Parts: sequence; C-alpha cells; structure tokens
Amino acid sequence: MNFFKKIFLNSRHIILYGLLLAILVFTLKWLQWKFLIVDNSLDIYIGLIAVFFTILGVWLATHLVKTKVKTVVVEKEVYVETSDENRINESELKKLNLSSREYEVLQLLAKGYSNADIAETLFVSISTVKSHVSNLFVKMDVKSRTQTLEKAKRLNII
Amino acid sequence: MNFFKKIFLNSRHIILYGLLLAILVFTLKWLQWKFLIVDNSLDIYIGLIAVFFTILGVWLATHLVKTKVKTVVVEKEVYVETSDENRINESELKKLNLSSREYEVLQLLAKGYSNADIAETLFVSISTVKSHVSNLFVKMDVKSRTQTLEKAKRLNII
DNA sequence: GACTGATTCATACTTTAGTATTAAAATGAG
DNA sequence: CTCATTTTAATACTAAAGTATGAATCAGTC
Repeated sequence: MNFFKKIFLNSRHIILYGLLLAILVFTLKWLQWKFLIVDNSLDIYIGLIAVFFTILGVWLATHLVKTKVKTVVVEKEVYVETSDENRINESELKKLNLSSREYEVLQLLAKGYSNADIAETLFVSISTVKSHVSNLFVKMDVKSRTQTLEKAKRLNII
Repeated sequence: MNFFKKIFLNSRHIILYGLLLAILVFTLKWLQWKFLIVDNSLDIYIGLIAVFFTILGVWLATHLVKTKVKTVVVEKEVYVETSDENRINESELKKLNLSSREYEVLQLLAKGYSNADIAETLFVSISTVKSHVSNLFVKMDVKSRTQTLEKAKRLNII
C-alpha cells in the first residue's frame, strides 16, 4: 500500500503534466473543429502552444527540481558538569576487583603515605601492608606506587 | 557602462530564449515551405513543438530561477571545560621556584617513571636525576615521590 | 564440614629510592 | 669577565620499596 502511495507522490507532477497535455490536445482539436483554423493563422497557433509549453516547462522545472538543502552547522558551547570529572569511575573500579582492604591501602597510597604510614593508620604490620601493596600492583598491572597513582588518577578510581 | 553590462548579464538567458524562438520560427517556416505540411501531420508538428518548448522551459527555469536553497541550521554541541580545575596553577608553580629541569623531572615523576626511566628519557645519568629529585623534594617540602605527586596534584601544577 | 578468598604476618632477599657531600661544566645576567 | 645559578655527575651510604614464599586466621559459601 505504502509502496504505491510513494510512487504516486513522487510522480504526481508527471501525471499532472500528462493530464494538462491531454486537455490541451482536446482543446486544440475542439478549436480546430470549431473555427476551422486556416493556414495563415498557424503562426499564432504555434506561438500560443510555444508560450503555453514554455510556461509548463518552467512550472515543471520549479516543481520537479529538488530544493538544495544547505546544512549550516552552528557550534553551540555546552558546559560540562565539573562534578562528573571528579566522580569515581565505579565501572573501572569494579573491573580491577580490588578487595576492600586493598582499596583502603590504595587510597592511603594516593595521599602520599609510606608503607609505615599505612601500617600505622590501619593498625597492621608493615608486612601486611606490603602484601596488600603487592597484590594491588598485580591487580592494577603496575610495578611501583607512582605508576599506581598515575593509573588510579587516570581511571578516576580515587 | 556597468549598468548596461549588468542588465545584459541578468537578461542574457531571456535574449538567448528569444533567439532560439526566432530560430525555431524560421525553421518551421522553412519546413512549411519545403514539405507543404498537410493538415493530418499537424498533430505530430504540434507535439514536436510542445516537447521542444517544454524542454526549453525546463532549461530556462533551471538557469533563470534561483535554485531554492533551504538552509538547515544544525547545532553541534561542543564541550567546553567550565572550570580551572585542570588548568595549571601558575602562581603556585611560581612560588615553588623550580628550575626548568626540575619541572621536567616532576612531570615525568607524575607519569609514574622511576629514576632510571627519567634518566633514560632525559639522556642523563641516574645520579643527575637523583640530584634533581632531591632538590625537588626540598623545594616542595616533601619526603617521597608519592608525597610529591599528591602535593603537585593538589596544587594543580602538573 | 570442606572450600574459597580475604586478611593477617613473617622472613629473606633484591631493587629502588633517597640523603649527603662534593665538584666540574654550562649558562646567563650585570 | 665575574658571579650566581643551573645542570651535570660521582661516590658512599641509609632507608624504603618491592618480591617471593609460606602460613595462620577468619568469614562466607556450597
């Protein structure tokens, strides 16, 4: 259904043109019969046809030719929410699969704490901190605390 | 002078049309005289004229009438940093009075580079890097690279 | 109750970081 | 040219970080 409708809409100008042509031919035939047009009035006759079809051509062209669509892209400045930038990237954090204690250590690490500082803060031994830090390195695929901080800041997980 | 030139340029299509019309009329007159067109071939004759003038009209329209230009304004969202959060705090940086080399070292430090990495990057010995790092610590009033990074990020100097 | 993962801790060792001191060479301003 | 600063570098040392391994304890799951 939609298909035929589309065809009709696309070719309606052509159909209209055909109808007008038919009407003209009938009119001419009628005039020919009615007034018995003689040879010397042929020029006027042709002239009228010429004028008519020229106008028709112009009309056709203006209606058939697609209007050029000129797309002007206007840049609109949109201010980004600043708060989003500092928000923790939960998805990235989840990917790392850190334990709660490891994440605690990471946060203290980010504050510039040494292993001894972290041990003191969490009331555990330095050995324990070292274990957590080592596990952290493996999970985050880094080799030092500075690399850890760089990656953590980059992923927005602290 | 320019005025007439303008008129000519603007109406050259019309003039051309006139000329074509004249040529056609002459051609028709010639055909009329040459073959003594009879009444029953009049339909074909008119048909040819109709087709010709339709094409002429179309041609006229496409050349005379300004192409319809539909201007569509599309807004493109351009994200802009609102805050100064990511901008380097020049005043704080100036306060620290770091030498250019010290600042270079600081930036590499922030990327998680080890002393060896920095030495390799700057084409200097590890001893030199250690010197720069030590001077950096004194100037920034810190005791380790992690503290340096924490403070540098806090002061927005990297 | 056995299993798993998290947390805790220790020891021994290697590597890296950081301190202190000294000093040569380069750079740039007055 | 001189002076101050920066950049470079070395040596010797200490401190901290990081690795490897093993193991005990505990909480939650099947």
